[in-house]
Amino acid sequence: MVTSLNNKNKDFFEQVYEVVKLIPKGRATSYGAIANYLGAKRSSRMVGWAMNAAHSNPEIPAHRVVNRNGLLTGKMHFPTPTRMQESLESENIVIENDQIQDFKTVFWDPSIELEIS
DNA sequence: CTAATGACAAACT
DNA sequence: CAGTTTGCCATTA
Repeated sequence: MVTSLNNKNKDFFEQVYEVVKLIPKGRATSYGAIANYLGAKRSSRMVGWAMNAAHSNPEIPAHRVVNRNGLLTGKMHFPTPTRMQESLESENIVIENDQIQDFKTVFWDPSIELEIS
């Protein structure tokens, strides 16, 4: 809040939450994919930032959101660093060295799967 | 208001 | 090909 002129706020976040919640089981997506779906490809950072705010939203499967390399970059933000990997493994996602194997296979692109009519 | 940081990504050297 | 730098948008100090 600079002083004023800021009202949108969570708008962007809500969009991210909605998409993340729509991620099918056994799939994962990247910050850039979500950002791209929201029309802000270069705002991948904000997606991650939204996840940071998502801590108040237990409904947000943030563990399904990783960077474009399929690397569990945000694992450290979880209650326990292993929690993220464990959750992903529970969904048949293979992870090794904190990185999703066959990421392109488990990758879920909202722009495609949701198919922007 | 300016400056710096951030769960990233793409471009450049 | 690998490491480094800039860009993006929002939040915090």
